[in-house]
Amino acid sequence: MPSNSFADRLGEHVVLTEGERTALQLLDDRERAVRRGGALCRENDAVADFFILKRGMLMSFVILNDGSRQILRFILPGDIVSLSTLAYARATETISALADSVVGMFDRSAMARVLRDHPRLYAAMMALDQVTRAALSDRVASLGRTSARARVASVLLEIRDRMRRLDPAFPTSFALGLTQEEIGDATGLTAVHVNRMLRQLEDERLIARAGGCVTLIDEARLVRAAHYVDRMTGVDLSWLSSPS
Amino acid sequence: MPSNSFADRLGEHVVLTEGERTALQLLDDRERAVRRGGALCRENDAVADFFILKRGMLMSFVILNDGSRQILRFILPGDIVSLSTLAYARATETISALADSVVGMFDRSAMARVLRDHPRLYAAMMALDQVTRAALSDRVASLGRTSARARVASVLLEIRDRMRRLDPAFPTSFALGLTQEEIGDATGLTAVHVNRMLRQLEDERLIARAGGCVTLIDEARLVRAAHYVDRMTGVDLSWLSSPS
DNA sequence: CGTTCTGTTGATCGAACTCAACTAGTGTGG
DNA sequence: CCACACTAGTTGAGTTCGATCAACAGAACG
Repeated sequence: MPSNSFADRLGEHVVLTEGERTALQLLDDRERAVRRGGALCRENDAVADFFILKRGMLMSFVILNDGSRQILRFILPGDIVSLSTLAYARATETISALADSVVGMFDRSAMARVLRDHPRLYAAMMALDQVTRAALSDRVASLGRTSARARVASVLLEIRDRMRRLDPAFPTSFALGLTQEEIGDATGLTAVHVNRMLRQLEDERLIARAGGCVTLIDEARLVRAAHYVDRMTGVDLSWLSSPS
Repeated sequence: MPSNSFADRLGEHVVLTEGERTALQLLDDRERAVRRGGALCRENDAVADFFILKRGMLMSFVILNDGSRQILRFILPGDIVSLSTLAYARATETISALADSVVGMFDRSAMARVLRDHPRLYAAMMALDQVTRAALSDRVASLGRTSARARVASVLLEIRDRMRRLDPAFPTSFALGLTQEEIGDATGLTAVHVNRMLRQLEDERLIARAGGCVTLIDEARLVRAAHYVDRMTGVDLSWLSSPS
């Protein structure tokens, strides 16, 4: 059984009390479905909600004035989507669905209740958010200082690693769920060049491709080529367990 | 009097109680000075502390295996430096000083005390951290989808805006405090090309330069050229003030 | 007073972009 | 049921932006 709820994710790092567990279950009191291509919210929308992805896959991106798109992150089940709502009344990014998806929703008052009734849980949620920040930092380094080949490789590795963490049985050969244009918008490349880089990785026997599926053949070399770091490994929330 | 403490920064967005104010004053119980060029902590160091910059200027960066450096953010007085300590026992970035600096320090147990005794304050700290995340997102978009000229312009604007927020009297003509190599490491460019872009911006009468000082001549055009967004404008923590 | 650091400029190179053409799959509506 | 449109992927040719290499000037510094 794949673990794809936020509670399970948290549970990997801190031992949750029964009360915390039920609080999490009651947290996202509403649900919303989004079709592939649909938007959950748009940049600059007035947004007062937080979302947790339950099923499917989302992405967040911004559109620049020249019309080009930069994908900021991919959002997988168990991820909290819109923590920027903590500081902004309007969305700083557009969230849209890469696959048919379902999100759980809750508002700021629900967040305030968690803070009041389960401060340790609140702290754990904020702490885990640092993981996405670390991933965002990695993306900055990737865009600023690595080659197109490395950037494409790192997207492949990121998706695979995060999927496998949700489901240890996630296969070595898998459908990315991204078009080459989407990979390009995440890596700051054109779709055409993404295509060439995929071909190159294939020619180098680092990956194989067949019918829309990718296989990571030589993972060790791929990790080196991509300068990839898995940011979930290394998480340590043990300080939250000490008596407060 | 420039406002450069974290308490003042928070105070711009939420009304702090007397108790919260004193808690903040007592928070960073230790101080540490770092000379220009010195490191506060290195990537992968075991770090259990949080830092708040009191005076000076820091940067955070990572070094890739090929030796190239990517600067992730510039840290100005009042910024909390190392919130990744919330989730990681080891530093994910190197922090070093761009100018002679002084930081206040506190550890995880102090953070836990804030959470216990002043949960609203804790929430405000976490919320404000979303601003740096938004800035990091902007940097991703900048690196992925804008020209060298735009990226250099956006560094100029960012430094100026953040300095002016600390000190409304911050002059239009100012010393950046960054070498061209540092600008390059922040923007994913070489020092040589940064130089050319500065010259181009100068030729276009968007900026002027004299003796290490920069003047932003045509700010409106510069903002457009850089696709720049000031992420402090738009912050809304009002939901924290409602009765919890 | 050499040495190192930072900035500047020119010449050349190469990685990634642009434009264009073509294929294959997938609807979809007449 | 098929013609047509539309999307995603693929490949080639030519272009461009930014990198690399190199040389030099001025400032800072021990």
